[in-house]
Amino acid sequence: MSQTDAPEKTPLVKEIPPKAKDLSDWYQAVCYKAELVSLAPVRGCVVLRPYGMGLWERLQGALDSRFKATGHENAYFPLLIPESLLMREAEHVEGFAPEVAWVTHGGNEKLAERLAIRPTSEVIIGTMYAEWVQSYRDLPILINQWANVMRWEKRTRPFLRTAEFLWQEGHTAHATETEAAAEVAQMLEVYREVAEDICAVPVIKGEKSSTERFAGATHTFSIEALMPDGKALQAATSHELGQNFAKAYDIKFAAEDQSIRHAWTTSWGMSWRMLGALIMVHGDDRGLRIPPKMAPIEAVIVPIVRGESEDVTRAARDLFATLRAAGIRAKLDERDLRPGNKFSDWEMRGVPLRIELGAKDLEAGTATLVRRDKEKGAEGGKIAVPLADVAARIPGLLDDIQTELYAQARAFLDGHTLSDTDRAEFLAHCKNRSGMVEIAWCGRPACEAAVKAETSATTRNTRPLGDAAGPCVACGEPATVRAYFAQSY
RNA sequence: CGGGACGUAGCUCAGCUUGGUAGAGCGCGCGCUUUGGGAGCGUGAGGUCGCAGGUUCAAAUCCUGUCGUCCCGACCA
Repeated sequence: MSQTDAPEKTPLVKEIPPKAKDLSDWYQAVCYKAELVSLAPVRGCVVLRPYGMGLWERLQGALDSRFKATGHENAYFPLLIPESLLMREAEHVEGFAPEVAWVTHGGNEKLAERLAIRPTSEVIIGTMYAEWVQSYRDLPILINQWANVMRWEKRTRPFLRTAEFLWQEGHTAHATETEAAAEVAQMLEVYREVAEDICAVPVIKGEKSSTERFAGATHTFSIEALMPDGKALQAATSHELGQNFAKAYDIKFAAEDQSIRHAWTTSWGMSWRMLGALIMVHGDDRGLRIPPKMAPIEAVIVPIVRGESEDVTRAARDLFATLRAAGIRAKLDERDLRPGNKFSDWEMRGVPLRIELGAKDLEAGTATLVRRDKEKGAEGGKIAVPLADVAARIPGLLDDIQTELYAQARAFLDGHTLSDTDRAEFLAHCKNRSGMVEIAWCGRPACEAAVKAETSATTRNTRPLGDAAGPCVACGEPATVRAYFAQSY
């Protein structure tokens, strides 16, 4: 387009517009062209296609194994919630009412009572817990459910905010507040670990301000990731519900001292929104870059077949079998396409490692391994590896790629986490979407509202003040916490 | 929900101002030549112009409504 600058390079993947030009355009192109999702003929809903499902399954696996390891079990509760049940916890109702979808008819008959399609399941699960809990001996209850939920959102985007979405929701009940608080902290740490160690998305862990708190919770904690446009994305939450829900839904138990007490409950969730974070954080102008631990396909073999040569095909199939036997999530691409098409296709899909195998390689007894995290032509981007060593080399390379992607994302977050001491600078950063702006803060809703009105930024979460007492950078009142401000998705 | 834009082939879009037989590129099928970064030539298929009304002899084009998508805000545990 530009006539004065150096001629633009032909993009390696032509379906994807430049990421830096318009993140939203880029994001949607990646989601659709890489066949993660399709828009469905239902407002605000997407179809999760096989490759997108593959990503979700990786995330599920990472979370589920950790839930099990921390003593949780899976269960499943109904999709529909009777209206009268939903109404019992006042704050909860008020928080969710505007986005609840309702079932009003069964067949042709109007229902006596409307049924809510669950926007979250505290209500129905709490009701069941009330039935199941009699004694302190019945506690704790540590249950997770994998489910879909529905929230009638005004504006939707694939993964980040859809009317129906997939998530997991953990719901636990405990005899004491201390135990509940420990549970909430434990699960928040599980989320941090999965975000950072599996998705390679660095996050900021902290407590939500009172205005950002879950409807009906006493404390809400979150992990917050930073997107390339400087907006924050809440990637998971973990809530202390105090005894609010236990009181509303009558979860009572006889304690050891024979007193009747209300349980302390928690809930915590991560959704497919995490995939949206992963896509935005790691993707580039060629499309997705999937961290190996999340990749449905870790390595794709592209045989470069010329004419009638059977040797390459046979060698590629042998290598494929070897990789599979070694436990590598490998794919052999024998489609009748030219190599260049396959290269860009798999790059767009973010497969971490490409293995090129052609006549030249066979002659040399090697395969050519190409890292997706490297730019084309970059040092170490292409590696010739003796055929017999390929399977053994891959795990190390995948580790390197995982580490590299995390390091790049970490550098971005660190480079865009700003600590400001000056009010004017603080407000400017908030307004300009410079990243996470970390300040001493008074914690008052009025102060947060004022900052929001002026800059569109709010607190994403907060951490303890430490020894550094002093004034709130935003308003000058005494600070009570350190807060991360940013505009958010 | 307020402001704006858009909806035409699988994809990206032109055509609409000034109504008159539906277009391009890419993709797709077939044939041949090709194949280490998105091939070439030939040939073929593919669209009730989002949907519903209205105006008109005639509507992709003008009008109204509606649904959907995107952008900016508001909202969003």
